Formats: sequence, structure tokens, C-alpha cells
Amino acid sequence: MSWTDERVELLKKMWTEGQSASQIAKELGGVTRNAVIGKVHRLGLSNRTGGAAEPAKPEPKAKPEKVEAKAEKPAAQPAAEAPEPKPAAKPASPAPAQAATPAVSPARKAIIPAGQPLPPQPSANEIDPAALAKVGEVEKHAKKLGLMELTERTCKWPIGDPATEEFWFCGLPSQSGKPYCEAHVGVAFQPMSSRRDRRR
DNA sequence: CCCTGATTCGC
DNA sequence: GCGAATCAGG
Repeated sequence: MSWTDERVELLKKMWTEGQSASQIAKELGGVTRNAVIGKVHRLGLSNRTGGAAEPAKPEPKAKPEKVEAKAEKPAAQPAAEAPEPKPAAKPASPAPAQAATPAVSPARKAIIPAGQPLPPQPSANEIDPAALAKVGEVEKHAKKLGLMELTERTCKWPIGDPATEEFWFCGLPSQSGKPYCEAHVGVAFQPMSSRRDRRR
């Protein structure tokens, strides 16, 4: 692959958007992130601040001027990710958010779409209060990823009700080979000794 | 461990 | 010019 005009343009665009080199490389295809970074530097746009390609500008550190508030809300992310065939987990058919058939028993519970090892319900269980608190805390910071945004290294802990809009996945980095982030691993894989030995 | 960008240097 | 290898952080 060579750096055609189009590819360079896409590179510039994505880099300016704040995409990481690896993401750009994936998008372009046929190049590694090293290639992307190398090209970025050769193009002289290592600085992602608004397109000014200043070859040399030490700029100690005195710039009260804000660059600009880039609207990088994940909510507006159009999911332009390349659908890589990940072996991990990709439930193909999201449950219909709304059953358009009122004829069905209204009292029925919503279907659960995930084809993945669903974690135990964290609610009524007797897990370490500390762990629960940690989960509650971490869920505030959840990246709220959709199904398509999940990778092997993102926490796949579901949050909310799948039948409503209030449903997403934790999405925080799962640093191990685990499917969840540390906090959720804590409540997912309980050593099955919650408080049995609490007596003393 | 995973990731990030930065730099070097043989090609 | 290119990018793998390496470096230097998080």
C-alpha cells in the first residue's frame, strides 16, 4: 500500500479528529500504526491542535488560550468502526427494543439479547459491600458502549435494562484476559465465600 | 498486560 | 519517503 492522496487525506482527517494511530491504521488497512505515525510526522502534523503545522515551537507552557472545545461526545459516535470479525462476542440479533405486538402478555419479562456469559445479578446477592460500591462507582464512569463497540479488551458488563434505551455496556478497559473490568470482575467471579466465614 | 505517540535508521 | 524496531511513557 502506498500513501495515495485519498489515504493521506483520510489520515489527516482522522488524526485531526483525535483518532489514535492504531485506529487510523486499522481503518486504512495495509499499514501498521507505526506507518501511520511515521507518515504523520513526515507530514509535519504531529501536533493535533487545529491544523497549524508548526515545525518548531517549543512553547514553554504559557497558553491560557483554549484550543477549542471539541465535541467528542461518545453519544454522537456514528460507529464507523470496521466490523472486524471478533471471535469474542457479537450477539447478532439485538432484541427488539419494543414488541409491537400488544397481544402478547404484557407481564412477560423482556428478552435478554446477550449471547454471552451474563454476569450474575449484582443486586440481591451478598457480595462484598466494598465491591458493590466499587461497581456503583465505576458505572458512573462507564463508557456506555454499544454492542458494536465492544472488543476483547473492553468490559462487557451490561448496565441497565436491555428493553429500554437505558442499556449499555461498561466498556472500561479490561486489562486482563477477563471479559470485565476490574471492578466487575470483582463481583462477577466471587470466590464463593461471601460471608460464610464472616463469623469469628 | 494493554495501550499511546516518538524516534531511529536501514531500506 | 517509508515503516519496523525500538524507545518512552500511561
